Amino acid sequence: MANETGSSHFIDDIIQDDARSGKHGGRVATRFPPEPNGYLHIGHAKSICLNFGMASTYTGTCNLRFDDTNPAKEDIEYVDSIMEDVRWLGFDWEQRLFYASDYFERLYEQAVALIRLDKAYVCDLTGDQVSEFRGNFHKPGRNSPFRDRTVDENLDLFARMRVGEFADGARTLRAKIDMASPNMNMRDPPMYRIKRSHHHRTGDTWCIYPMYDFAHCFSDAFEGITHSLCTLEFEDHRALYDWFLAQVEFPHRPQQIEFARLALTYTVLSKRKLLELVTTGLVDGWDDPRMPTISGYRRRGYTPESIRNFAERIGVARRDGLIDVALLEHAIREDLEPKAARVMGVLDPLKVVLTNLPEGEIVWLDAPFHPENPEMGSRRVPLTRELWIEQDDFREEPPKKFFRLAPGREVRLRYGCLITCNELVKDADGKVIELRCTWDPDSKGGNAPDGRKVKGTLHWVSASHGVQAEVRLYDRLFRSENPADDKDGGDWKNGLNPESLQVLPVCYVEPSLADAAPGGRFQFERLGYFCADKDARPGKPVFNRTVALRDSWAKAEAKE
RNA sequence: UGGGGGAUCGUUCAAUGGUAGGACCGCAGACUCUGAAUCUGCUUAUCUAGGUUCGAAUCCUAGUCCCCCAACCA
Repeated sequence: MANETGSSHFIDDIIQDDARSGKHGGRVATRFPPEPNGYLHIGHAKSICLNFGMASTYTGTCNLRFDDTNPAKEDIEYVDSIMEDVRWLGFDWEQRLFYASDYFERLYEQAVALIRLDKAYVCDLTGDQVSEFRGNFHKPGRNSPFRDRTVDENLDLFARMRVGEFADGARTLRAKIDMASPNMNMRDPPMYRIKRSHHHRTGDTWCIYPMYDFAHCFSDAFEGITHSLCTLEFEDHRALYDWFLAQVEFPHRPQQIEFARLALTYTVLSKRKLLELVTTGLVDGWDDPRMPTISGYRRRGYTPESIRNFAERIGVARRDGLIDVALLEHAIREDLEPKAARVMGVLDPLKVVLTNLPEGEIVWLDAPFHPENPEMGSRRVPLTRELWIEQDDFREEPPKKFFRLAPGREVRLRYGCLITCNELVKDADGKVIELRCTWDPDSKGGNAPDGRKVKGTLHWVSASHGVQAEVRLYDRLFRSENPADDKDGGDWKNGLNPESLQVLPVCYVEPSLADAAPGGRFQFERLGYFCADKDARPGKPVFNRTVALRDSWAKAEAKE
């Protein structure tokens, strides 16, 4: 099925062919199978959009299944956050919420069945011994001395493993395949290990837990999954996936298909590393707006639509790539451009005094929330004698092509009026701390009746009516384009960008923003898109900069 | 010295033997009460070498480079 760009990807092609040819009875059933050992990130979003997307395109189903087979690393907090994030992204698993742990009893039965077939055995080798017996890429493995135990003996031992007769790690149940296989995954892989660990759902019912390879293929089969989509590193596991299901001649055979995981410039998407950032306090939790987690992007102000569009555009392929984070930024700008209300806020204030506007006088001006969409309405903005403008919008000695305010220059205040800068006030160090200007009352609203043009339009906030706000600016978390590629062997955390967070404690925003609800998204005109943060307190809103507007002036000036 | 994958503009995804195209980025211009948005234009690619073919990114042969695999993790 072609997407909006008119092309389909290889998984789409496969599923389409299967649906047409009647394979799997023409059914399409996918699943998103996260392990609840961390928060979801943008890489998971790619997988979620793929799995739920394919199901929706071919009127099939997509299950949410927690792959919770390793209680030592998993937690209910992660389960909850994952459900919240998938829902927020806009997907619905309806009644199909599953857990691999739901299948522990059935999986146990499958394991017993494998033992009966003499395809699995209980092995007493220690971890070190197992790895020694496994051999390596160039050397075949050797059979475990316990490989030839009888079926009865294996049945007995496995049952005793389950009831807790043996110490953690003392034995494993292993598949009996081929210790000489060139595919390391086929060298009698462990199916169960003994591990006394409290499980967030099954509690202490079990002291043996199934391994991924064994649990995953059967979980897919139990659920009638038709297309089991996973990332490239599981390619070598496909042989094992198929082997398990083939042994018991399971009536339903899901097909595993691998695709390249997402990699993004200037970010890490390894759960281990993200966890480390959180636990070491290098970031402020999983939802720190600098984190590439779904919750981080949400708090940063990204929309579900923008992330879905991003996932659509990056496509699905089998080669490893590194997506430019600029594409994600483009996706959020594109989504917010028509939606976000335009408002004014000054991040780095410079005082302007309109000498011909008497103190106490208020000129109320009407300003649309979106100049291209009148349906969004408008608000009244007060113009008063004292104002704040952006430091950046004034230069005592303006460079070429600088359209903004400078001594003697006239500019427009957005939706306000034309003002002319007459006089500078400096502090003892010679720093300009105030501009004394005059406004042209005839230009009220923004245009002069005589038709004269000004090149610059500035955003501004009334000093007497403006609301003090904290604004947080974010930059990329890592300095290098590919922080995961730490070839020099150093600590990957050395690549962190020390300037990824900049807090501006004293900014001024227009009065309409005083009570902005957390999560509210705005465009601060000429600056960027901002999102009201939950840290706001009454009378003191906090805004996160989602993404800056493109700034061709800054670019041009930097080139000089 | 093993096995499994992959190589197309700067990046990414297409083209499924028949004009190498889109998106992002970049550059230039138009427009503009946001130096935004929008619009227009431009630059740049088939890993290498042979072969098959009227015709090859696509098929064949031989290389080269890159990624993954030796957790009782997933």
